[in-house]
Amino acid sequence: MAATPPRHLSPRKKPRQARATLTLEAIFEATIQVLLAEGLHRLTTTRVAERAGVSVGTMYQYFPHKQALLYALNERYLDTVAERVEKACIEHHGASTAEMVEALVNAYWEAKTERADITRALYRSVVELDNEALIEAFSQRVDAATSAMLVSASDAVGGDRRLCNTTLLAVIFGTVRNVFERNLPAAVQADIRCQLVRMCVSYLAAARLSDG
Amino acid sequence: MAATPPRHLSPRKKPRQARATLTLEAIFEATIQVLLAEGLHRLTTTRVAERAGVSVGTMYQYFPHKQALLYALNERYLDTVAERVEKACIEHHGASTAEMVEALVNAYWEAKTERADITRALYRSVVELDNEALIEAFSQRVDAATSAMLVSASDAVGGDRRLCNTTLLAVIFGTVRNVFERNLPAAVQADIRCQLVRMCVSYLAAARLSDG
DNA sequence: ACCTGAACACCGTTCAAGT
DNA sequence: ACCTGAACACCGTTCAAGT
Repeated sequence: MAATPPRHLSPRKKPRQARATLTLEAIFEATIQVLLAEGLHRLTTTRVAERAGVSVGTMYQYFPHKQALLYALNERYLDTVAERVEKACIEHHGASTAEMVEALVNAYWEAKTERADITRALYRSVVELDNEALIEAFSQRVDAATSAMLVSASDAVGGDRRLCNTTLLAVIFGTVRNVFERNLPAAVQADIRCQLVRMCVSYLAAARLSDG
Repeated sequence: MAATPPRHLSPRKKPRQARATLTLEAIFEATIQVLLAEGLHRLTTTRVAERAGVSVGTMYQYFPHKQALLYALNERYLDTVAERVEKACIEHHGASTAEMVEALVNAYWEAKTERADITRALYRSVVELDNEALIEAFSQRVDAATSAMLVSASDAVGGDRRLCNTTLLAVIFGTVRNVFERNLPAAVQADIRCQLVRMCVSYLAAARLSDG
């Protein structure tokens, strides 16, 4: 469950009738389409409304301002990413740390890659306001999932477990973003992904050794 | 030396008289001030011009549009970061890979931390347009510096050197950004920084072993 | 309960006129 | 060579009026 967003970013009201739900869905879909087709600086409330087949006024019934729309869009997106990571984590309870790390990197990377265009567009869309709250909620949710997985490892993690886990996530999230932002060729992306797994694995192995 | 930016992002003209140089400097300074004091969405051409003590028209003599201004600002900033990293690299030629990695992480991290407020503001300011070109130029410049350093290591790097170097940089750049974006408490930042060094060191050690 | 769209304040950008 | 600022097109947001 995602944390409730800060008040000034939360939707104005929830749809109570079926047509309203459809409207909201159309607005989200339109936002993605405009974002992909025209880019962030051409993402206009009017354009979104037009593409969604509603009037601007309607949009403002659901979102107090444009940023809240982008915020909600990112929230939904991160929700699906978090879900997939959580699933992968649960599936690997009791495995070796090496298997876990590989599963984690793969789940996160693939969730991002599946719709690479959307991923890139959204990375850029969170520009202003408390995207910090959004990212923090996501980070903590994933942190919980990976922590639970790692304590169940057949080969225990040494050292400070919390710190180790936080570091792993910061490195993985950061590296993936860097690779996406630079839009590196697919072959290089695959190489780096593979190296990232090796890096995390050797980090965990080293932590184990230095612990004894 | 930084690569020339794409034409649509490059300044319109260079200052030829002393007062023009001052004007340009005032515009840059004003941009940073407005960015820090008011945030990106209140960064207005009029506001910048006003703070710089010039008219809007003047700004448009030097920059074809607002994004070009932000682009130039980021370019200058990355320039100083790259310089500091290059310096650190040169100073550690011939050292051990462990020392090199530590020096690299420290140099980059400290360059970013010194003016953490500016760093965060600029991370958010590069929203649209070809920031890709900017980041690529920076990445390649640093890549050259670290490559040269690593081949001089007293303990050689094993495996694919190019890939290893690229991975190292993607991980370091990405992790630092993640930590800044989340604005984690200083203590946690320091911890992660330390772990990041350990992680890179164990990665290089593992690469060396698997090579034999 | 939900939707509309004209109206308003503001922002990016231009250009004729100035020194 | 450099600077000015009124003018224009467009965008975010509101609100009285509609179903």
